Amino acid sequence: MAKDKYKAQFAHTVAQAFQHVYPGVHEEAGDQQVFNPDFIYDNLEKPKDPKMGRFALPVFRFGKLLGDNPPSIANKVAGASQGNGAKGDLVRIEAAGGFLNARVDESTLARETINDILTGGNRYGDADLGAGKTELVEYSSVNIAKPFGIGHLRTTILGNSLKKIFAKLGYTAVGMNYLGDWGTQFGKMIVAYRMWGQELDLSENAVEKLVKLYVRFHKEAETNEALNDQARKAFKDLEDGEPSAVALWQQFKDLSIAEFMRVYKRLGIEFDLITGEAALNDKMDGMIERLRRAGLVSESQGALIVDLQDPQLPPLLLKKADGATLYSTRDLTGAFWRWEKWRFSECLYVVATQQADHFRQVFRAAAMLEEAEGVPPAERFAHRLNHVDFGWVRFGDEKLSTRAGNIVFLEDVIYKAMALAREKIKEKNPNLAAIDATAEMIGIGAVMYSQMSVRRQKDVAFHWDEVLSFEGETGPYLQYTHARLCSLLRNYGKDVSPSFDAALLAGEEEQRVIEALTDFPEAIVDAARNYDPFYVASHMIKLAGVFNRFYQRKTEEGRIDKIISDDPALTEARIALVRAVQVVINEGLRLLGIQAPEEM
RNA sequence: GCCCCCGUAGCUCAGUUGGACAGAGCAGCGGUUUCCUAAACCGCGUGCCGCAGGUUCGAUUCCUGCCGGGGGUACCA
Repeated sequence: MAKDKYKAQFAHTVAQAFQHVYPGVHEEAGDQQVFNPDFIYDNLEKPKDPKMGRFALPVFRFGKLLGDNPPSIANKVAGASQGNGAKGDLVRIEAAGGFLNARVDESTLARETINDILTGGNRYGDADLGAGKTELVEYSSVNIAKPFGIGHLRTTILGNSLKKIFAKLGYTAVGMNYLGDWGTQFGKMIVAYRMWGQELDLSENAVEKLVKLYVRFHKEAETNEALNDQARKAFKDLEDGEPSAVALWQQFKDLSIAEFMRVYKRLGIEFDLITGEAALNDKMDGMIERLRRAGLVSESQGALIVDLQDPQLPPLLLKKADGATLYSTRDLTGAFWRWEKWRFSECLYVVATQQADHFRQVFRAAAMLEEAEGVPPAERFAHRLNHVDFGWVRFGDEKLSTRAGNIVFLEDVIYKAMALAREKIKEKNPNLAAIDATAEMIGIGAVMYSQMSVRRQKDVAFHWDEVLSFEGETGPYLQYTHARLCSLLRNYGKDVSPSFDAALLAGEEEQRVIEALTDFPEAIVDAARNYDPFYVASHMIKLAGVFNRFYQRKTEEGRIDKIISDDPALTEARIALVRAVQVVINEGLRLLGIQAPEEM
């Protein structure tokens, strides 16, 4: 990120002021600490209350260095800043207790920010942080022959948004769906299908029927241990390429993918690559051989393992006692494969926190192999692997579990949300033409937003009334605000002029809106830094909130202070602001993977 | 037992390079519209920031211990 020019100017001016006020200390300290603009720049923070200024420098910690008390320091330095190259500048510096607060000239900020947005359009907020870097994002990764349930909602939505966020910051972002299409579970499916499924018509609702078989298997296996042995055997057969097992597996896979794609399409989720665990089958032997040559493989209790040399980590299993591989084998193999293919700057695994230990194991094993093979440190990649974990999606009091048959199908959630949105439209805007398309946008917007409304580490309880809520901090609130902005622009009916008079936007409400617009690029960077679209989502809520307050502000006589009035210059300025907000909300929603309706 | 995450208003959550009076949404009560889309906006909130110590000029924020909730802990993923 380029340095903020206002902050840079502040840092420069204040550093000089410090030198001027405390020449003795400056003599001793040289260009250290407060006498160094870079130091000041790095120590700036944002005041809690925007009325105190755009940014601030707390001076408490300099008391000792300067031999003065904080309020006195602030006062003297603020005073010296005024007469020290500050005249005619755009940053005003004031002392407040132990803080030096900086105000940026309002109309300048308004003009610059709005013009940036008007000229840049949806490119506003673009950055080159990721120039030349590839960000590989694995997300969704649903399991074949299992339902696409709300348990997979979070990874799908978080990953989809993260990919867009990284792309916006200049990364080459690659979205990858790594299907769970291999493993012992398919042994279970095969056994179950052979016992109870031969007669089923799988031309419709195939996944639902397969899931029933899976649930039945687990239920009967509780009392019939032999079933699990049969399942392990069936999976081993599958790995050995036994034709009838492979044929069944392929059938389950094809049927599942067809259903998943329907859901992805509806949600607007896209991938650059859809692959799966099975694609690694022919690479695992090579991987194990490589580990063996590096001296990392040992045998334990009949299984093939990598001892991770860490008392807190169990060994990574390469092969079970029966010779079959595990997902750890495949993930380790996959990590090397991904690196060979993409040479990524970072590879994100957007997977629930339950698998934290698993990924620690895989990443650790990868690092051990690189070290054992003597890969030069600069060419290693294990440290580039990053598990972006997130909390449970809980349903009522119970965990969701496919095995227990405790499932909420994502499609059911979507349909419910759409139906509810439809009712709401009929009630609120019965004349809306594109009612079906709009209801879909809104219903899905609500569901999607619900997954990004809190920081990803939190468990989220899946409550129908919250996911399907259209009021308050929700997706539809953002969409509604966007529709309202579009409506204003339609009513205005003319082109938005870039030569508006920014001085007419000096009101309190307008300033809050402009600040939120100015801070948008920073919110995107925060989201990327924390691997969490939440930061963009919450900033959108903030922007919509300050705009709506501006929109409904009343004059002293108690009337709405309308944006479109009979004062041409005022209207022009306000419409420029409206357009800027509309552009930013539209772009913010796009980053979240949520559609922005023009009417609703 | 050990490891990880969490513990802020009735509920769901912000507040995280330590800083200026701890903030939103929901729920509740009361308002705002001769309609620039009211899916909105305004007003009404003293909460042991889980508890106890410590570091600091300053701790919801960092450290230690404890309590409570969740997850994980080699042949499922």
